[in-house]
Amino acid sequence: MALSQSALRAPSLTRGMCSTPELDGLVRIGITVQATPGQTIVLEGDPCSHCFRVLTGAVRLYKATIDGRRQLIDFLVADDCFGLLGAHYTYSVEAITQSTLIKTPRAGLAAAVRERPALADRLIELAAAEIGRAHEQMLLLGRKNAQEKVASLLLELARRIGADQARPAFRLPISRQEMADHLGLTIETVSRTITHFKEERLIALPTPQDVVLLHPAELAALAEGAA
Amino acid sequence: MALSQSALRAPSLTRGMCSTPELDGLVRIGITVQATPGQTIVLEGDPCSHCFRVLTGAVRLYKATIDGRRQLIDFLVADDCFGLLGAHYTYSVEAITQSTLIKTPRAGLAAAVRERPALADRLIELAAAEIGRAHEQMLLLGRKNAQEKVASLLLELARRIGADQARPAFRLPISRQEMADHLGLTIETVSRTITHFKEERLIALPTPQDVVLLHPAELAALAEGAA
DNA sequence: CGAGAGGTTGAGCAATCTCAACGGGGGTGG
DNA sequence: CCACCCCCGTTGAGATTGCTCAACCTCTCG
Repeated sequence: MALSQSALRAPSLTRGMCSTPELDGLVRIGITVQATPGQTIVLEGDPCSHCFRVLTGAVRLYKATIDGRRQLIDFLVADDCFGLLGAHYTYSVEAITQSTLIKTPRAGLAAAVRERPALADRLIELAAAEIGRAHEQMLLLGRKNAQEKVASLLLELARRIGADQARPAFRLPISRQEMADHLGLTIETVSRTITHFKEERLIALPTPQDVVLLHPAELAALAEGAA
Repeated sequence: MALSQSALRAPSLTRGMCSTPELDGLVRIGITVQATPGQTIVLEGDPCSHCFRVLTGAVRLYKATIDGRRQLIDFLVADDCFGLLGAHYTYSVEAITQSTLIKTPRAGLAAAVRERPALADRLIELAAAEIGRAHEQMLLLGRKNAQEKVASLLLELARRIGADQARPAFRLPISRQEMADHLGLTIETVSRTITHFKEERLIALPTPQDVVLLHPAELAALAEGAA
């Protein structure tokens, strides 16, 4: 209750990394729901009555203009959560792949937070991380060009998937369209930019979905605008 | 302590509306600092050792690329706070006008939160509002054109300043350059767009800093992409 | 084999940026 | 008091980035 009051149209928290046992335990209790690709899970503006944790699959968080332009806010995979914060969802959520989620009433979360103050600290930490990512994305959307945007995304995806120096190959979890909607570009520009990176030997593309980072440092420099 | 731990490079909370008496009281205790226009108050990446409340004047929060492109994250005026959340500042803060701020050690905030759980709820509310605004700005930056961006900003500024149907005139608190850096545009494009709105009789401009909203509804439709 | 989805590529176009010049207002110093 | 300067905003012309529209390719699935 304390969580959901006031704050009109406040948002719902995303991206879990919910390693704190308490929070993990909490969002593991609830109804298991299935979602097929493209299926809407929550709608922007709806009262945030439940919080969710992704168990399997992947979902996308997005906002849209009335004429259908999309801005992808975030992608969530296993263990990531949304709907933890705010009185209303500030974005819609759709399944990307076949997904399983745990759905828990927000009242339950609020009660647990009242009982265990450590949970509140954990929520605040998650919110802080969320805000940091949002600000980073604002810099990307407002001030980076197409190359810098795509390079940033490839590195971020590699990082989240666990690719590194030793294993520089990874599978893109999202389509070109989703990349475009995340970066504020068109699908064609994303495709051309990736092709350009391939031609420059910055990456290899065994298949359109499989990326090998050949020169991560150069790509990182590009992502920061140092090129 | 509980607040500032873990969460590497997590951000600091902004924009107050700190109406809860507890939080208000808290951030009122501390050292008063003065800042002259353009003066840097905190630097992106620094450990978030203090939180601040603006008493008078106005400050800007921004991130920058290494080659100097700026993205303004937010503007703060009297009663707004920053540095409440996260282990490091995720943005730099500069004074826009001559400003007075209250500076409080984060350790004090953390202690107060431990003592009064209601404070944690308040922090979470503020974080939720912050995240909601950030997501809205991501849609603006990623998917709106220049007209939609400028219309959105004018309406947002009017709203925050308290202009309305009855008193549709207000003074712009920020320069064209700051608008541009907030919207991901150039100063010239902002200027041209405002001129265009004036020519279309959507607004009047008694002086370059004074805006009168002649047709707020049309402007709002424009801001949402319904035109 | 045909259809559809996702991705790539090309050509032309439009929105926005870049570079440059200009104007007004306010302060400052002669 | 006036000349000068600087800051901010405006305007113009041309360059450029990324978008639009369209075709085509590959793979999968039925």
